[in-house]
Amino acid sequence: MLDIALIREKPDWVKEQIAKLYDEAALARIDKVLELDVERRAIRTKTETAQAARNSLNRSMGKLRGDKAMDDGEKAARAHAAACALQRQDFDAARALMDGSAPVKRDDSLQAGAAFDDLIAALRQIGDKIDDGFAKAKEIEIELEDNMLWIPNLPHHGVSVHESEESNKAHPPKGEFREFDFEPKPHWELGPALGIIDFERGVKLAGSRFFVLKGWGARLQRALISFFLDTARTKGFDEVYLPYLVYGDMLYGAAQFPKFQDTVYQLEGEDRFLVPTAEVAITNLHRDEILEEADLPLSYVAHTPCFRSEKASAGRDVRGIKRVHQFEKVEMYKFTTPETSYDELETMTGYAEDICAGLEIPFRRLEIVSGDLGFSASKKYDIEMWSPGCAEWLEVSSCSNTEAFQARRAMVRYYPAGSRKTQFVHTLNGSGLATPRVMIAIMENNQQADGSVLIPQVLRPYLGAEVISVS
RNA sequence: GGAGAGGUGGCCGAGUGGUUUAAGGCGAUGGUCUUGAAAACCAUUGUACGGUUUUCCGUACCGCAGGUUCGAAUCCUGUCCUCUCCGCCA
Repeated sequence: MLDIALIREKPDWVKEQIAKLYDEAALARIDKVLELDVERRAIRTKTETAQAARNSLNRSMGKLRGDKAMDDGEKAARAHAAACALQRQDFDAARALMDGSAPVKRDDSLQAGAAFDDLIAALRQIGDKIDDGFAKAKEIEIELEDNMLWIPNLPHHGVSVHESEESNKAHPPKGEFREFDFEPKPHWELGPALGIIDFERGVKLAGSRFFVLKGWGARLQRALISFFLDTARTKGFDEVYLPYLVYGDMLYGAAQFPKFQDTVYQLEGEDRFLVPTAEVAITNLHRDEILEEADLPLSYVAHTPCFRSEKASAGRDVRGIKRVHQFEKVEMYKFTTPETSYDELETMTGYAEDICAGLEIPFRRLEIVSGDLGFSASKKYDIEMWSPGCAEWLEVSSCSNTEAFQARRAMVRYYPAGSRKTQFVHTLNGSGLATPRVMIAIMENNQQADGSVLIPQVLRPYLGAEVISVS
């Protein structure tokens, strides 16, 4: 979520930034937000002033009722006079009459009960008005909040401005492209032939876009996960094991909701969802907490399955395991100060590249342009591995700095050193890495003419094999 | 899954409808005293929003959401979580 104060103070600048995203709907929401914000503050100020008057009158009422030193005749007189003052909207006079600080003329013809009934009726009228005010304010605030939740993050000034992913800037590839003396096969042929991927049985169990890994396939995935986790751990990330189900609020906190509501699986009749990425859980680890600057940066790494319904991608990448409903991913995540977050983004992206290099698969880094940043990133790099069988670059990692966009939603703050004024942390996420596409790249890059697959050196200790061949 | 008991500030804990501050303690920070420290004493103490501007003032927050009431930490309903016991279970 953006800072409402920023939108209020620099509306034109914010709109310029949003314009870089080529998101017309978001632009319109900024105007709506500005309008609602003015309305909201006007009604709040007015209603809160009235509430202050009522609170004070009610305290005086308590005092009048409970004053044991005052006899009933005087109480009746004061109640009556205060009710009259309230009819004239003279709150100060009413308060003074009730709390005993103003003189009152006794009138013994008054019934205490009736006088108090009048006073209560007068107070109720004030209360009704306040209730209306708060109800209206709440209505406006809900609408304001809804608009804020749909506004994407602003791009970092260093991000180049283009509309679509075709303009993403690719850095020169690293690693060696292999020259094949035969036609390289796609993984959806290699996997079943080796007996390590079983598409049919995956579909039988759970439907399309589900698959089964068997034997060396299952073990290869497990080896990759261990390798990824160990690599991140040596870079200083704390390994965490997380729930694979989270509350809806966590998805709002990580800025998945409301925009991507239909990409996640929900448990029937429950406010619980299967995580689409570990990022959702880690973002909320320190939800509603105020950290100390000395604790930052906090670096976490977690392996979780990721569940994605992929409704929006129906018909795309239907062959193989490139786009599936359930896959394994190791996620790196950092909570940092605003001053260091962009340096940390470079370092973290470097770690993702190190993993690719370690696996000896050709890869490249993409600098993502403004129009392709997605909803919550201020700046983003993708890492792609080359897959000769499908003849395409496969996205195996995505590293983003969301600045305070997620932190503001999840309320993750810190005290800067020597200060007691809270600030939002910056949060960064980066895959390191996701398994299915890495397995694709390994199979397709390392396939031999006889259909066997050589295992990268770094994985051999994890897998306990140098080659996977037809058994 | 069933029954019961609970949820109050950074922590412990009092508070069962009002009589202007959520008592008290611990911790933390600052100060006095001291050669220094400890002890003692004094003071301060959260978050958000709004109005002011360098100081205040107001509103909200006692798990969360509703409700009753002139007035709710306190009463009612729902919900989440924790603990105890029972059942089931890797």
